[in-house]
Formats: sequence, structure tokens, C-alpha cells
Amino acid sequence: MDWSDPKYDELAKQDFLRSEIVADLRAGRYDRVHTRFPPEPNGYIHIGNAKAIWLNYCIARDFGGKFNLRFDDTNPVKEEKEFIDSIIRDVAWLGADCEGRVFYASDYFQQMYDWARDLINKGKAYVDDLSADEISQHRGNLTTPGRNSPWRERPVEENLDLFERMKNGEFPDGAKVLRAKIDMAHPNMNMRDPLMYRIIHAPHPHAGDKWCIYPIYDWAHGLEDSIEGITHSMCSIEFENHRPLYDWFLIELGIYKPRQIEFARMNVSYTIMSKRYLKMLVGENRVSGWDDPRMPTIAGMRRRGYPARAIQDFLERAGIAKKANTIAFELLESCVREELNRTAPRLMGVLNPLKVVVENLPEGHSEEFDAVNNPEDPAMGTRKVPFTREVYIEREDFMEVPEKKFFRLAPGREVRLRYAYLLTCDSAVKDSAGVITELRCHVDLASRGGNAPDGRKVKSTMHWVSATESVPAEARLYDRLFTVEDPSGEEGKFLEHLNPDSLKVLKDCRLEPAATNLRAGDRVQLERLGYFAADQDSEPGRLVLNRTVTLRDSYTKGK
RNA sequence: AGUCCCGUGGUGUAGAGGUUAUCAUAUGGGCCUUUGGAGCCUGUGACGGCGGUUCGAAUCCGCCCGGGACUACCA
Repeated sequence: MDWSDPKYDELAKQDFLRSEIVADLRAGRYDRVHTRFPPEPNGYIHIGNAKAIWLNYCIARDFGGKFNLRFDDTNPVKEEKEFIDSIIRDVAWLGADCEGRVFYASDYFQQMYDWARDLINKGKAYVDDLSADEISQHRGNLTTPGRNSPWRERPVEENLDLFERMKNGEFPDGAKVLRAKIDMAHPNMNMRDPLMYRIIHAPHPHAGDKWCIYPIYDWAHGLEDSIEGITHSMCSIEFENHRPLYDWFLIELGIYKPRQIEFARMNVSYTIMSKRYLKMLVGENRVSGWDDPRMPTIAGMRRRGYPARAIQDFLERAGIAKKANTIAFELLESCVREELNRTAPRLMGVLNPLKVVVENLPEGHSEEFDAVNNPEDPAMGTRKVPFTREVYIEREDFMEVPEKKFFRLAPGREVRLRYAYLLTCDSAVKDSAGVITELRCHVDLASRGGNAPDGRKVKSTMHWVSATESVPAEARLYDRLFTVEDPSGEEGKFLEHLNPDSLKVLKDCRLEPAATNLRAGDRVQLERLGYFAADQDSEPGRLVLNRTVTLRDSYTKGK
């Protein structure tokens, strides 16, 4: 590879990560690029994780390198097979292709064990009998140095023996740990004789019951990277203080050392990114599951109808830096709309049907109009939409006493039924409670197709469906899950900010007949209403649509 | 309080000693429209502060202020 090629100057300009990598390559510190995404399988991945996935994948791709998916499965009590499966699925769906390189840290446990023995032999690690509480007390705090454990100077042979017996299951959980011998007075707390192994008698989702001692992150992570030949180990900013330790282990062991570089994790307004909190939402049934369309998870967004390409676009537009940041949820929605506007076929559907009787059409009247599938893409063709004497319009599209700036249907007012006719409302019929039950209207027969021969204009074009030749559907309308920009601002209070109206279910929607072709996952635009995705809960004859995002709306916005 | 990191429009981001300080999103106005969509035009809006270096500083240096991470047998 010729890293002096000017094309790498361009890459270097994209963000500080690529810039650092180009510098490393040109200085000869590494001769290739190999990245990884190392999730712990303790939950579904969310949009924040997606940033790490996408950036690691794209950087490898840009430099002609490789990208690994690796499970950092070092804590069996928190990890599950379901999460392993979901992560593999979601990473692939997102578009980050690891070319089948799926690894498990737990497959490296033997090697890690051997290296731990090396460290013991070098007098750089020891078995500690202190309890968790005692260790914590000995650690000191931010301003005061820690104290050495009484077991710190155990002879090498004894450490070796004890460590082996820990591995063999001779001790209960918590009885002993293996620690690195560094410096209990180090200003960086992470360097105060960090733990390397703890005893956990629990089955592991990948390794089974092979082990009862498990490596801790700081000890394990660099080794995993080293084993896989990772060149640049990019992680979020909270690991910055861990980098000295990452380096320390690899240097003491004398093995290949990748470079850890930290970037700021991404927050998105009106949602949360903490896996612990997301888990709580699922556990307490505040949402229907990890894939609830309101969740910031990849599975949730997929079900909601967000295209992978839109998420990628969002991630790229959000950029990479080290500054704490909160990306506007509106940017995500904007990316979703942009993608869907290009790709989603249009359909007409009525969420809240209001019957319209076209009185100057004969009983049993039926005809068809051609409708454009996507005005942004003529190649998507047209379809037929049936029109009959009775149609449904959106209840919101009629006002008996129209307010200012409302220019849809009202008594005596003429509007266009898209693709069909110009329609004028003659009267509204009400029930005993005063609720409007139907509209009596007439159309201008000369306006077939939507334009009157005299060229007169109407202020509004409305969507509609035939009352008799339409199909029923349920629509699930989603709003932001939280009512405040930063729900996790105060520790533990995020549940108080849950939006009680984040889900609204409409069960009596009507869609034009073409909707019968929709299958779970298909995305459409319901004209004037927004983008919708067919949900997996759909049944034959009963479609369930998730509203992905509304259309931009300058009418309600102005109010 | 100790160590480390970070401060550019509301939000996010570009900027590498000389620019009318980039772009996106959001927001105001207008045009166009058989989706109050899309598109097009346009307005508002930022270098945390103070010193220093320099002919010249968002950019280099110092101090201050502000924000973040770390005190798990989590990752």
C-alpha cells in the first residue's frame, strides 16, 4: 500500500480519527488498517452503538482494511444468546459487513489465562484474598492514594498455585481475585492494581461451563485486539483513562500492540442511550420489547420503518469528534424523510374516516383513476385507484367553521380529491350528539382527473379512499418516547419523563386496495400523512402500519 | 479535590497563521405545486474570557472560566 497517495490526504480531512490513522500509516507504525466493533451481548444495540459500528466499518472500508465483529463476552451473568443473535442480525442489517468474521473473547480465555501466568511469573500480578469492600477501601479515592493489599507480596509460586486453583473451581465467588501489580498511589485510579480476574460460577452463553474465572474488561480487551491483529481500537471517551492500562498490559506481555483512540459517544435528543435504562424499559413493560418502534435500538428503528441507508446517512452527518454532544432527533427524522421520499411508493389511506356521499353520482357508480407511485421516480410507474359514490376523507380535513388559514373542506367550499374530481361540500349530517357522521357533496363532472376545463384553482388537494373498495387497517402512530431533550439528565429520573402519548393506535383506518400487496417491512408514504411501514403483527386482511415519521407540515407547525 | 479530555450559530460539524468563518439541521420570509409533501430562492444566527507571540490569531502560547470522564469483582 502506498499511503503517500493523495487520496489519503482526503481521508485524513474527514475527521480526526482518519487523520490519526493516516499519520500512523505514513509514519510506518502500522502498515494496514483493521478495526472492530466489540459489543458485550447484554442487550440490543442502539443508535449510539450504531455510530461505533458504522465508523469502524467505514474506516476499515476506506483504507482497504478489515472490520471484525467481536463479542466482548467476559461477564456471563449479564450476557445472553438472544443478544448475541440480535447483534449479529442488526449489525448486518445496518450494512456493516464483517465478512463473516464474528469472534468471541471467550474463545481466547485459554490464551489470556496463559498470559496471566506470564505476568505472575514476572512478579506483575498477584492473587488477592481481600473482599470487594476491602479492595474498594484500599483503593483510596480521587485525592488520596490507596494502600497496598496485605497479599500483594505473595511469592510467585503461591500466586501460581492459587490462580490455578481459582481456575479449577476450588473457591467460591468473590473469595479471591487476580490483580495486576502496578501502583496503589497512581493518580489514575485505573492503575491502582486493577483486577484481572474474578471468580464467577455461572454458565457462559458461548463458552458453556468451561470456566469459572472470567477476565475483566481492562485485562481482556487489549488482548482481544492484539490477538485479532487490530490496528486501531476505537472506543468511546470514557475509556480514555483506561488507555494507560490497555498499553501497560500489552507492553508488559511484550505482544503486538494496537492503538486505542477515543471519540465522543453520541447522544440523541428526546431519547436515552443507556443500555441499563433501555433494559429497564423492556423489563418493566414500558415498551413492547427491545424492538418496540419507539426504542432507539436498531431493531426498533427497523420495525418503525427507518431504512438502514437513512441511519447511515444520519451517522455520517453527525460527524466524529471528542466533544460531548447531543444530536437533534430532528436530524434523524430529516434523513429518514429524505431517503423515504426517494424510495417509498405512495398510497392513499385515511386514518380517521369521514364518509362523503357524492350525491350527483348514481348509486353503484365506480370508476378508476391512474395514480403516480412516486413523483420523485417516474420509473416506479402508476396504479389504479377505484372511485365510488361514497368515499372516505380524513375527518381532520373538514371543518364546519373553518379557522383562518385552514383551506381544506368546509361547507360550500371546493377542494380537489387527488387524481379524481373537484368536490364541493353541500352540507354536514350530524347525529343526535352533534357529531358529524357524513358529508353530502357533489363533484364537478367536468373535472374528471382533477382539473376543471375553466382552469379554476382550488386551494387544497386531499387524499381519499373508496368507501366500498378499500381495505381496513390499523395504524400505530408514534411520538417521541420522552418529553424532554435529555431524559437521563437526573440519575434515575428518566421514567418520569416518559411521554404518555408516545403511542396512539387507530383501528379503523382504510387504505386503497393496492395496500393488500404490502408485506411486513414494506415502506410506503400515505399521501399527506407520512411514511408508514407494514408491521410484523399484520395478518391477512388486517394490515398493521407503523408510522415511521410524519411528512413535514407547515400547517400544524405554524399553529 | 487528583488525573485525563473537550469548548466555533439553537443543535451538530468544517477550519491546520491571511476565508465576506463551511456545510447540514432547526428557524423566519418568498416562489412553485393535483401531497400544506418534494423542489427552488432568501433572511436571522457562532469562534467561552483575558493577556501574549505576529504585519496578521478560531488556528500558536499562558492564565482564567465553563463542560465531560474516572473512585464496579460492569463494559
